[in-house]
Amino acid sequence: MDLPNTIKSGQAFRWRQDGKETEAAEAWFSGVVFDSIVTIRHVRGGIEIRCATGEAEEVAPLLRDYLRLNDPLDDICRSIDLDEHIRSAMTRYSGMRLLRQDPWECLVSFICSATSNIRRISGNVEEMASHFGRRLANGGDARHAFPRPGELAEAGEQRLRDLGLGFRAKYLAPVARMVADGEVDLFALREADYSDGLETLTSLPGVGDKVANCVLLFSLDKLEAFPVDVWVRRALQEWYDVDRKKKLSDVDQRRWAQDYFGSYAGYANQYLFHSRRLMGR
DNA sequence: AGCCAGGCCCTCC
DNA sequence: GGAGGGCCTGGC
Repeated sequence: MDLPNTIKSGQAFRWRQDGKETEAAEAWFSGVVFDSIVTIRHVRGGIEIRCATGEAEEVAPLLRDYLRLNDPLDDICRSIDLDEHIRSAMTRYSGMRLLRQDPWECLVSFICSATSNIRRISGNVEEMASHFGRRLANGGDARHAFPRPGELAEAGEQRLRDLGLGFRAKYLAPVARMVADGEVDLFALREADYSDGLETLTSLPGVGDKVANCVLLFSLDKLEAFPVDVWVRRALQEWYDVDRKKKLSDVDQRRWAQDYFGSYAGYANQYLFHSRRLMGR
């Protein structure tokens, strides 16, 4: 398990590394999951947990689920080990895993990701939590639960704009209202298949193919999902020459990759994304 | 100072 | 059906 790269690979936005001075490999990370403030680090042979709120014994199995520790990573990596580029990325970030996040928080986070960046997304998400989420006791270092759909719906577009969310607020407000009213059942999509989930999610305002695939991959157990963003697009063009003949749309590039990598295309996506993004440009 | 960011949507052709 | 422009705000 590579905890630092898993936490810092742009899937989730509420984790903070405690004490930047220590090496990332041994660093503590604190986040808010399952309405608990949780601090974790990688230790030899496992994950060490400190629980500021709630019982560690209760959180441990949830965290195991969240970190997807039951995914057969060796088998998965073998199944997508199809060429030198993905192999190189898997070698460099060996042990990096997908997360299994809360679908609602994941949906909101990736609606916020449009023409943004990880730093700003994290700030937006944290601002929404601190303004509209329930305060979680933790002495001086207060953190807040991620706001429920109803809490965000009640906040409304203007107050979301006031937090600096920009045009994303005009999508977030109606989506929050729809989820709060039960027009869409995000958790039910865990039982649905990929294409049904994709259709449902892309029917929401502000949710296109890319954002929907992020939500499907990072929270709804659809490991064949393959979000195509600018970094993945660069990886596909530079390393796989996907565009060589005619220009392929993002959706066609996504379909190409899903066909090429197969049922664990989402893991391939994560390695390609992380690897290409850290190369910069 | 101006351009561009981890997209989406709408308008035109 | 797809190319092009607009959208908020912040950072370089």
